[in-house]
Amino acid sequence: MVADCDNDNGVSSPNSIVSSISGGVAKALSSQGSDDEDGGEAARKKLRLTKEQAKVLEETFKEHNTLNMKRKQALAEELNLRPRQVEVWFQNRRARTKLKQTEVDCESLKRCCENLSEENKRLQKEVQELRALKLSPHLFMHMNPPTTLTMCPSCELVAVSSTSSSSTTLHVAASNRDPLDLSLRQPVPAVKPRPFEGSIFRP
DNA sequence: GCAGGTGGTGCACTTACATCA
DNA sequence: GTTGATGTAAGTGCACCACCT
Repeated sequence: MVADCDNDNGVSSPNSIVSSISGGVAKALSSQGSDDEDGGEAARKKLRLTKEQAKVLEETFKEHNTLNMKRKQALAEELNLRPRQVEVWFQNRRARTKLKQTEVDCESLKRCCENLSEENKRLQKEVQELRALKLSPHLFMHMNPPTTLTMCPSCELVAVSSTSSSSTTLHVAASNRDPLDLSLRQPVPAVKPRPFEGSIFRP
């Protein structure tokens, strides 16, 4: 964690490590992939950013999560880092943001799935009960109508079937149907898939 | 206007290291 | 002191875009 890396141990000093291993990391940073000149002993050392550096980077990131040349240069100078380090920090920060958002989305989808499963169970149970009642007409005559909410699939109006005389707001077309004949019902329009744009829950 | 080369940038994936329990 | 888990700085490769010739 960045927050944990204090500069007390001196490890995070922006130039201490990098300058001491200038033949290794610094070279790799300035010219990627050309580490064949250092004899291969260039152990990659990690520079931990100080709290202050991380704070400034974080604030800048909040303003704008990408960098242009000018901003990168300015930040690098301000924080006593190399522009490449600022660039890498922003890349990793964007990756972390995306990962976090993906986790949030995943949790939301999980909850949504659970809710739908519950609803499905409930509806299946209701169908079973209605089927049973239909098979016993003498019971059917004395039953109270279901008190559950019913939604018209075509217009999504919700009716509360609270009285035995009428199912108040249900449409005639719907009421003439066998309520158990699911084949007559309009299919729920499929949700059109769209390209992933970071978060599907984002406004 | 079009094709090909080049440099810059972002992203996904990975590695290496620091830190902590 | 050792070890495994975790966080993160940095490396690598690819795709895309803008610009130039």
